[in-house]
Amino acid sequence: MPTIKYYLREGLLPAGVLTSPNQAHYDDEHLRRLRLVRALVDVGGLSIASVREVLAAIDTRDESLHSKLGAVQEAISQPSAVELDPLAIEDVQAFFARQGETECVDVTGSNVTHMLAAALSVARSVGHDHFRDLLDPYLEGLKIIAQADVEYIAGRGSRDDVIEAMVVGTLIGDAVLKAVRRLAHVQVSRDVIDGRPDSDPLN
Amino acid sequence: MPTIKYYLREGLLPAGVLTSPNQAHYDDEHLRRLRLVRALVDVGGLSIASVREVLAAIDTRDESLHSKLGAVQEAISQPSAVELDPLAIEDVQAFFARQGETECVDVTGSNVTHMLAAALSVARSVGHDHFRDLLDPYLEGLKIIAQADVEYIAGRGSRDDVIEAMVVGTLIGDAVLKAVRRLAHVQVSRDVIDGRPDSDPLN
DNA sequence: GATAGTAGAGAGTGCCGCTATCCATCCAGG
DNA sequence: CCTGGATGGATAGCGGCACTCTCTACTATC
Repeated sequence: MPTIKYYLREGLLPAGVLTSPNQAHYDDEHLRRLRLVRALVDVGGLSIASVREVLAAIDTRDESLHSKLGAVQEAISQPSAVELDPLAIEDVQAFFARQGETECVDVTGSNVTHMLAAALSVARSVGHDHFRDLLDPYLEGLKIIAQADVEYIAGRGSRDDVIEAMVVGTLIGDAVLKAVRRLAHVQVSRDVIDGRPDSDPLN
Repeated sequence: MPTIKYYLREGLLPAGVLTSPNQAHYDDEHLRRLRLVRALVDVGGLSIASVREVLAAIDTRDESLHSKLGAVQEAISQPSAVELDPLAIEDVQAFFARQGETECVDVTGSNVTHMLAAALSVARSVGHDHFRDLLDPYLEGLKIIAQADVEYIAGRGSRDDVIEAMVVGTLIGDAVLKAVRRLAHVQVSRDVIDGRPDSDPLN
């Protein structure tokens, strides 16, 4: 309960309707918002500041859903202090060019692209210069996943539901992806082992 | 530089070879290890304690690569304090049964499955009871990704390289996946928009 | 009227990831 | 041989963050 008061103070939850100077009323919308905040913190691992950004993006009324999704993604991708390797930046730009994305040439202009460049920079720093080769197969698999995401979101009714489904699908989805990826690794590596038991590179 | 001393104290880096009581020698292996630690912290967002677990898994000599990968995945999936929804646990068990994974019936026995159940529990708590329907398409996409991962790892030479590629591929891969997923969303939602411009659910 | 409960706000707490200080020692330059 | 700067090792301190505690003013209830 003190945590709720803290969230109220931090502006993560709207103030209740004051029925008297020391009595406020909270409705279902407050509870829903509280659960969303807990979801972002517990599963998404977001900081309070990031949660505030996400909520601000949700509550902005005059934006398309597309830009809302972008804002959410920006908020959940806090930039790290990694210095970017110019070669990694080139890798990202080449990847975008390959995918026909011309608008994202400025890698540092977005937290998401910055995060991608940072990840590839760190990969290079530990000697994995060719990690970029994984970008295309990753995108291929993620297209299937994104297809499911879009269908899931489109199945929502009201606009508010769509927005929340977007946030949930993005953030909880990331956590689910991490976990399911483990299962996929197990399955694929088992297939590889079954396929060529004598030249097993994984055991 | 003080940070390195701190890591030494925390046991994340092995002590250098003392050439004299106050002079230690550090070789390339130390530098490599340091960069790995920074990679885990900066990109993976791991805590120092988790990094210690990952390194312990790497340094354990008498395990198969398969169990090493499992140990790494366990270390990077720190369990949250979310209480699990029994229905979400059932969802996870049904998913595993569907995929022929019989060994993971104990959901709380592994950080990874616990994380998956926690994510689905939180999804349920915000009203997304059918988020579990995404598990199968997620796995389908992740199999493609895991295929690329395994090929990438198998292309490594020495056993140490394979181990490090596993860690890098898992942890940096998660970060890359998060970023690339955004691009996939953009592409897929644009395809949807192009396909049926009048019933656009995303704008 | 006594009691219990609430809103609101400020201060305090505990943990975590460093960072700064201290001292004994050692090595290099003169 | 002497001195200044650097190093290893250990201890203590700091700053940020996510709460949590406490205090006051007030009111609704018994």
